[in-house]
Amino acid sequence: MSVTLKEVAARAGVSRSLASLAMRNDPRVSARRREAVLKAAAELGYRPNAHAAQLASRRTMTVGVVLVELHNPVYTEIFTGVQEQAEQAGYGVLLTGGELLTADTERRAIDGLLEHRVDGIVLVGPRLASKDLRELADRVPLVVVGRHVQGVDSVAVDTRHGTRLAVEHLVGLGHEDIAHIDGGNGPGAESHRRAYLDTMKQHGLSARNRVVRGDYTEHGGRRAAETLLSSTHPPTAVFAANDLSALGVLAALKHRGMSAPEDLSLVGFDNTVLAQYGYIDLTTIDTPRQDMGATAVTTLTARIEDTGRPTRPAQLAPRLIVRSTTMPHTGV
Amino acid sequence: MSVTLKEVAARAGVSRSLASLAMRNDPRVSARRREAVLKAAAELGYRPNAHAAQLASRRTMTVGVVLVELHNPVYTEIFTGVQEQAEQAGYGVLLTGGELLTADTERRAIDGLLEHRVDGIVLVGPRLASKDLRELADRVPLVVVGRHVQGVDSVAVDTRHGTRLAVEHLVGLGHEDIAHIDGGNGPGAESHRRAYLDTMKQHGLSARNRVVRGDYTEHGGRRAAETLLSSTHPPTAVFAANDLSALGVLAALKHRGMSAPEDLSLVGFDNTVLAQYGYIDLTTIDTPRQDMGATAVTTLTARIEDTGRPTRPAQLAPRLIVRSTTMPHTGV
DNA sequence: TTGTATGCGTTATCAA
DNA sequence: TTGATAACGCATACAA
Repeated sequence: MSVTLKEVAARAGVSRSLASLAMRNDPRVSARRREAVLKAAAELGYRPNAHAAQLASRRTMTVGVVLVELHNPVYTEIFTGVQEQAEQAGYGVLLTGGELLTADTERRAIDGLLEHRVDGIVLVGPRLASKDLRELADRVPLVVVGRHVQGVDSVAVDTRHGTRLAVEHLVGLGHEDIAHIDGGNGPGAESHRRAYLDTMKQHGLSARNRVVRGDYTEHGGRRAAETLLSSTHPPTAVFAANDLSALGVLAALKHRGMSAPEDLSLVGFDNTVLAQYGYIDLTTIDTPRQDMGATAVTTLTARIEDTGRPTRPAQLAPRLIVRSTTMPHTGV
Repeated sequence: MSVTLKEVAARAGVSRSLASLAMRNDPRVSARRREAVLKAAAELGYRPNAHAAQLASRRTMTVGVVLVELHNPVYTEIFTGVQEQAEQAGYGVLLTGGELLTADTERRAIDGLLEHRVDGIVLVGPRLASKDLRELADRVPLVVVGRHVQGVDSVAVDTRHGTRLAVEHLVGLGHEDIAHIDGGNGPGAESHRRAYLDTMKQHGLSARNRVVRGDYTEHGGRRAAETLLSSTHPPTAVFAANDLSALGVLAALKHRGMSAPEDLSLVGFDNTVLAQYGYIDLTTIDTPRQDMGATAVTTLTARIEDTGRPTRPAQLAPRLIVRSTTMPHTGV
């Protein structure tokens, strides 16, 4: 089939083991031999066989990553962080994922990684039940990104704090009728809701609470906004659970010939690329996604090196990004 | 380390070879034995070792995919098609890619796949020179998606036809001053430009030709639009080389208190999710991205099974999607 | 600094 | 239908 180390060794006039050492830049092989081996390898177009290497060394020096939504910039940006940090740490990355993984397809993706004997796994936005995740963490070094799971290393953003930043920004602008379009049963939705209610309460605005159901999609955001806008007493500001929902709100406004921030102040969550485009220019909460990916990898490598260490949940801080969809509340 | 087939065989009271056959559902193993093996495997939590399997069988039954831009929906949707078709064909998928691969990082990604001995490779939007691609195709079954390369299997969309659809849509609406924001040196840009010029000529509008430089980014589109809008004789319609550029045009319009289609008719290219959001609702040219991915896989498996077959370039047809950013030209 | 021998977990060949 | 045995390509402990 393809060129093997044996042939390289033969051509370089050395033993297989020496060729093996030379290819991996082991310091105890002489410069002369090393060059000969490298030259022979290049001439023959030799590619190491990763499978044979794993079998012999029992390590792969790769981490597996499962992205639950390959089209979602929130996740792909986390992946970028993973990839960079992994390279730093000398690990390769095996990426799997799909349009929208279910618990079932997610399990299959994980099985694939396990069969490849990755040294550890990063699960980004897993759908799997906490119990299953704990079981998995028992078999292989594991880090969960996007939510916290008891007994499993995890990294997530401080949603409560982010929500507070959003709501207080609106309060600071003089808004009182601040509605929240939530994420339904989605991950983090509950935490957003609670933080919204808490913050409203802290500012004596509990009477103005208004939570409308969304589902983290553009469509859901749009529907929710239509409900709000057609009510007898529409809010003057909206905090949407993510940028995509906020984009739905913009659609609803446009459809009625209205716009943000003139007719409604609007804050999103995530600071995805969407929020950054000039045509959208959305005030939002930035979540440090690359950092999350990087942190996931450092946590993972730490666990690979010390299986017994106590698990820990890493919490990263979000921050407010003010753009053009919010403005002071104008009189009554 | 982990459970091996040997232990499974022992527990099931059969030989390793039989256990191997049973795990792979070989028809010549008796139901009784098969069940015993499967049961033992489940009890022990056995995971086949993909590396050992590859080494012994010399096949991986997986195709490698390189996505040149992981954040670009154009590419991730192609991947979805790849994945679905691969599953159909019984292949696994190894995905690699990054934020924005250069020729160099692309080469490294390919090396990784080669070291994993994937049975074939799909390159989506490769930056590599045609010569390098031909060399690679010589070593491993290869399909290039997004452009055509002499002597290599490829699948791409018929850019010329798509461009013609866009321009003729605008012409049909009565527009004559139709400008094109191009893709600079990017892939397919030349082809867009030529088709734009040809179509304008066919309709006797060569005198109105106007090509402004873009680069397939939102920022580039915005800059180009600003140039056009501040000229003494602005166009009444714009065909942008992709949806992202078109979004930049919308930003420029908004910034001037203008909007599409009232002040300018606008057509994008790709029909990405962006174009589909209600707030954007962009008239554009749909490229069948899932189909492209699927076609890439069928082409690849065909080549894997017959290395000698003649290479062929597959050309898929785009179609016009009319949304709300275009309208008839209103008088002079 | 270099070579020899052995084993990694599986599939494939062959014989029973 | 089942079992024994030899690869597969490489890393590594050990010997030289």
